[in-house]
Amino acid sequence: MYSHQSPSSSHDQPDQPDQFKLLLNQEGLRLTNQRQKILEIFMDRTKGYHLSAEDIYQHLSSQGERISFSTIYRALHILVSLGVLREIELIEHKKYYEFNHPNIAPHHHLVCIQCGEVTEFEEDSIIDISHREAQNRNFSMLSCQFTIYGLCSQCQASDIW
Amino acid sequence: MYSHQSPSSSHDQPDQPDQFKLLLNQEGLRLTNQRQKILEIFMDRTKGYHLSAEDIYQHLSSQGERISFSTIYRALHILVSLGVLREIELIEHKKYYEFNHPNIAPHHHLVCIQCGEVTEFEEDSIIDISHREAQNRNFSMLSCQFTIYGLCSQCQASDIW
DNA sequence: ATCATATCGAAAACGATTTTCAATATTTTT
DNA sequence: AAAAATATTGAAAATCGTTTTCGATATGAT
Ligand SMILES: [Mn+2]
Ligand SMILES: [Mn+2]
Ligand SMILES: [Zn+2]
Ligand SMILES: [Zn+2]
Repeated sequence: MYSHQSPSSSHDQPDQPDQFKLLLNQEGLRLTNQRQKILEIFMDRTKGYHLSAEDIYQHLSSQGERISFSTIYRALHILVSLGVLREIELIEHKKYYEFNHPNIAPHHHLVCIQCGEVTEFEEDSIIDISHREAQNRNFSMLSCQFTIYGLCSQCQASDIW
Repeated sequence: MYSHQSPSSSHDQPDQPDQFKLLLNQEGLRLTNQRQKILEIFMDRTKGYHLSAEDIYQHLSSQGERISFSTIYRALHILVSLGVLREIELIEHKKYYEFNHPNIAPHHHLVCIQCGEVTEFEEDSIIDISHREAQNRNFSMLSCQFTIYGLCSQCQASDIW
């Protein structure tokens, strides 16, 4: 469904918007203004940014951009299906999205259930375990999520029972 | 079912319903008819059973029991907070519950996104990793979830694209 | 230009869950 | 055994994040 490999150039970076346009067009989709704006938000951030539909709406609204939730949700789905974004459910019943940086190893998350702080960690053995368990039962793995819930050090301190 | 007489004896195992009653009473809560019925469903099954609120409703309704969703959800919350049940989000935006058998090692899940089949696996290293990552950032872990999504062997076969 | 197709926003619909509230059940106190 | 205090219930309404519907608009191709 997606290959984030730079196609040809001995150049540093191909024009990213053009790349996205290509990706979308390959599926008969269009790189609209709104989709571009959403992409920019994700690309503005470095690894470790996790945004909800609401976050994106606020972001764009505060910049004077008018966009509807329907459009945001639609764009997010498309970008996930193209492999541009990764979808994670950090808080129950709420989805977050992060840029699926091509050269970055898959990672997992710790979430503070008090303040919502999210930190990440890489751990190859988790992938290994997943593959092993999947193979053991002839199960074709599509994705896996490992999330640790608890209290960050700050929230532990401020939690006076 | 369990209509033992109050055991004055010095027996090994205390009566389970009595145990639940005790647990609830300790928090000023009551072991009502409805809560008892819900508990029975979970205890009827062996390890590996994952039920949603809807499942419980159907179960009880089919037995002629009348119960409301409000009551089911309330009971589930209480039982989770008492540690009697474990809550897991197998399908996005939908919670499942399983009996938190005291002597059973924590386990994790593979979910078929096609047919919903759930299988379990135990893997101690996952807990170890969690503890290590949590400690590394002075994070107090409360729980963790590791879920592998994909297609079971049956659904792979029937998926002809 | 003309036509086909993709996309948009607003509003309604959705599904799982939570809350509200008056009626009922259980426990504790008299 | 009342009476008083407290916990629990079901029905209905509310919530929340998300999805769908649908007529209007934008974009791309011929
Ligand atoms: Mn991340
Ligand atoms: Mn399980
Ligand atoms: Zn925190
Ligand atoms: Zn399956």
